[in-house]
Amino acid sequence: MRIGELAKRAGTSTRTLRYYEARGLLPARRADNGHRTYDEDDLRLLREIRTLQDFGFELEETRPFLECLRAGHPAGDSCPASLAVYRRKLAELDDLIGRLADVRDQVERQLAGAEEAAGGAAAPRCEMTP
Amino acid sequence: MRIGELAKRAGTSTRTLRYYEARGLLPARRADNGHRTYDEDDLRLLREIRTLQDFGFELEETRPFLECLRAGHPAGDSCPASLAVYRRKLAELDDLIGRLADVRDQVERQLAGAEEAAGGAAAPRCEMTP
DNA sequence: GTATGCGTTGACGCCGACGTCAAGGCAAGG
DNA sequence: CCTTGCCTTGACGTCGGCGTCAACGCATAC
Repeated sequence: MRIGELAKRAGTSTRTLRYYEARGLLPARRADNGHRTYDEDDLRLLREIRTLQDFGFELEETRPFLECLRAGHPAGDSCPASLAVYRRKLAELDDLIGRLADVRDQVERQLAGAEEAAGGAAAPRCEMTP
Repeated sequence: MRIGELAKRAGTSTRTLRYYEARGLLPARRADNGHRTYDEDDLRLLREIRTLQDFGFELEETRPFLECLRAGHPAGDSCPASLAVYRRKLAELDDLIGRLADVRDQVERQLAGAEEAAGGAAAPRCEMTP
């Protein structure tokens, strides 16, 4: 399988695959003419990357999962290093979500206050409009 | 007040102020020698920018608040355009937080499953270790 | 005079994950 | 022979919000 087919089957671009190779994430064998050659295992690895990327993992964070699969384990998260990434990500997510929730509440309060101020000045009557 | 003092009083950098000016957010008067000159109102505007930035607003999103203040309103969020930004941001935050929460749960489930698989294979006994 | 400290503009660097264009090679089909 | 279509490497562009030089000017203090 050449790069174009792999890209199509994984729903990504050839540029992306070359980028992954340059980053050492998904190295490719070469045919005699220099063309990159991939097999079904590469497709599996690529899908692992894409799945994790969809979860918001950085490329570097997917590396342990790939190494785990290459080591012959049934799943990318069958290795301690992968679990460590999961836990780190979980903590990051909790932290981020917590901060965003705080911001959300502050913005909501600001909005409520500003709406009240505007409504109170522009339409000081009660909202009993027929 | 010159750029250095304003930067110091707002806890930012001169580079940042020049950047804001280039973006048209915080234009500066000029002294005879070409030096930027700011007053207390500019400090107020700058603080408005910084506060919104801390909330995760993009620079462009702070513009309505600045225009509102420049128009003489008591607060940056006293104008409809600012309220619209608040509402948009609130919706964005809700959406983002929701998606992150989904991801968080998926990661947690993956982690739980992988931990169970690993624990079950490597230490299949119950955790009654003395 | 000169060292210090403020200011000025211009321009490149950074981060992440690629997109996009350039210039070329090689193979099959008409 | 020429086109089409796949591939190659290399290199610059993107986005946001600045950081970090570079090279210079002007002013005050010593």
